Amino acid sequence: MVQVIQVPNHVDNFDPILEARRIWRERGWTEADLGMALVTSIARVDQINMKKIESNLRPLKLTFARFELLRLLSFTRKGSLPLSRVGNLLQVHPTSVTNAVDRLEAQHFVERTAHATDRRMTLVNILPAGREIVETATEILNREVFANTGLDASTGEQLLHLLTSLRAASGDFSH
Amino acid sequence: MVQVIQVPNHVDNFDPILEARRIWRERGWTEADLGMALVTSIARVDQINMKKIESNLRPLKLTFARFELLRLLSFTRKGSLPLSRVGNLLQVHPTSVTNAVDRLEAQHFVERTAHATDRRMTLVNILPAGREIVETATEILNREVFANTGLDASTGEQLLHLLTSLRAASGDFSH
DNA sequence: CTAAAACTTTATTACGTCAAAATATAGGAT
DNA sequence: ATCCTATATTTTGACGTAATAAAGTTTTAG
Repeated sequence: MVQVIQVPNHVDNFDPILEARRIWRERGWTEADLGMALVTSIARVDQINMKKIESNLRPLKLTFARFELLRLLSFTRKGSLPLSRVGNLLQVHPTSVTNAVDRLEAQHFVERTAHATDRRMTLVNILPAGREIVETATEILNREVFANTGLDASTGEQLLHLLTSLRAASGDFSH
Repeated sequence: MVQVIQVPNHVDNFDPILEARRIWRERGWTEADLGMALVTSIARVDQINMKKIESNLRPLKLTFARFELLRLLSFTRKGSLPLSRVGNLLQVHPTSVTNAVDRLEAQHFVERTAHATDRRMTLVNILPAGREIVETATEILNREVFANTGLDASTGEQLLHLLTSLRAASGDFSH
């Protein structure tokens, strides 16, 4: 009996990033070859992570962007925030917030309400159905994605530390 | 004299990722808090990297996706590849390749040509203007982005090693 | 009171994915 | 060899996300 092994198309016989780095070196770009490999590796890992997350969220009719917004709201005392504050905290463009809130409102997971004193602002307020779905989604992501990183705990902590250094170096947060 | 310090809106008084991890722990999600922080950090670093890259590429009227395609073609012997092979090597969806090739063709950086023997395939072939722009773009990215990672070389190598482990654990390449 | 700033929205553009369709090739059975 | 079915490849259309530019409303500061 012959064993048939299914190999996904995207799996190739070598590491494309290592290969690219070899070419960079070959051309004498030795100031940049490591940085190129780092940036490319991070992009690729992110792509893999996001694909896993989105596929787990799809049955709930949520995307990661909308999940993050619901998660953020569920952590606030009042369950509501000004749109501008959402954009700040999630590091996304104001128009993206408007867009996400539009969709979540259509799903009846949130509603827009007026700010008590500043009429320039609009608040987004999480609704019971939103709280319910975000709890379910978090359980699923914790179990199916976040609990299985492929690294042991101490290696993971080491990686987290390096990534935090990188973000600090880019001024991602005050330190 | 009072010194005025301009603080970008997105910079907050703490690290939002660390804060999120604290909340995760508070809720007893101790299997997942590290993974959540890792996935989120990677996403954020990628976002920072891509923003830098795209802003450097914008004056050339290139996006990173199109730059990568040109770069790949410029490294091949004949300067051409089947679309399907491009998708494989760059790990992107076939429709994304079609889309990118459409735009690059409109810019006269590449052209589509027929495969000699297999008429199902379409080749994408880099044109002289494409070779020229990709050389310029590579110089700029090497200098402005890849040469300044914010980490010293040995720390960078360490980070690269961890990222490669992560990709390996996800079956990103055969090893 | 007026000008500047803050906040949100609309319209446009770009990019990526999925689902499905269209075309071409390959392999096995007759 | 021919036919039939499965596979491979590319494209089209629909949708979600995100960014930019511009406009509208409200507040703040001088």
